[in-house]
Amino acid sequence: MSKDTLPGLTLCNNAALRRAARKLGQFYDDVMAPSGLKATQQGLLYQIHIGNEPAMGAIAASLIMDLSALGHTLKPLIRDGYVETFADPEDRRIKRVRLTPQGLVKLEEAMKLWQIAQQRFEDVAGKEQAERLRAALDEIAALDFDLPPAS
Amino acid sequence: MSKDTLPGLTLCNNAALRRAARKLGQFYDDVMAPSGLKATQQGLLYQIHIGNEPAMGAIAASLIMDLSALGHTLKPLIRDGYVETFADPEDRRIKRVRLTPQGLVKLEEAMKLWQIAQQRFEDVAGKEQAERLRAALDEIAALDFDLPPAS
DNA sequence: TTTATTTAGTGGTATATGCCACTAACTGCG
DNA sequence: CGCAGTTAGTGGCATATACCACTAAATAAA
Repeated sequence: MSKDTLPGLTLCNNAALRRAARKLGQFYDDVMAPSGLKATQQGLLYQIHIGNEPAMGAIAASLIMDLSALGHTLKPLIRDGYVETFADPEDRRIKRVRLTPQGLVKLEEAMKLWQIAQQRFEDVAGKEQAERLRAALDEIAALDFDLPPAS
Repeated sequence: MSKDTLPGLTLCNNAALRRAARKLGQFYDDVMAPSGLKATQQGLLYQIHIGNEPAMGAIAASLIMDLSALGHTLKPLIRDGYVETFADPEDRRIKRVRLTPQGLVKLEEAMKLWQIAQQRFEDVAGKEQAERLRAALDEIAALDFDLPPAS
């Protein structure tokens, strides 16, 4: 028998968020599997695609992701030839990122699968519900938790 | 082709969820840092605590987490002496998990920090909002994406 | 009872992510 | 100009999480 829902799970905002993320991630990954990309990778390729040869820092900021984490995540995509980087000639500290032609093809392939996952999710969860959820999640992403500095 | 005209990550339910999860995770982890535990670890200890010496499979199911992932996540906690496992005498396939006395102390310490994070989140995001959010996330966790089998 | 099947975990491998220490490169200022 | 401070990334290390192949144990089937 299952232990079903025990009191603690539903109480922590963070735990609830992670739990839902695992669930949804498994679903999206599953649908996207035929492309050979994880949902996170597809999302990253897409982010690079819609940016204008974005700098790594810019991508990381968009995704609210640690810069070094982005670097690590990018590696398999570079290795597989979907993405390439180049130093910004104006400021050689900055490394810009772009899709390779191959990467673009792969992204297009993955987007078709993404649409299937997205569609199915919205069929099951409700389009309105999904929209509200995304809005709420974006709000969280935009929150500022900093304590007012004592200075 | 500016990123203003193209749909951002706001459109993908999964991407929005992950993004929010990174944000919130960073915040909770930050607050919990003094305990030496990550928010995920605190959540796991708590889950074990409220269970009745739960089996690994039961924990994994509760958390919607892969069983092997749970096994890996558990390792540092076992290594640090917060958790111990033992075979179920009725069914030796089953491995049950419980907190050590040390683990209980650590959990109590972590819970105090958790409350601070939780409180601050609800101050910033709104208590009502947080409650609705958790409800929505729990709904997602409960969804069934399986295609109707042709049975 | 023997064999086939299902169930519970383990270990390996790979991606996802974060923090920290460190380097290179730009910026400001004297 | 030359040095202190800031900014952008890198690499190492650790946890989070998933899938797969495999073993052991319990169960159903023959």
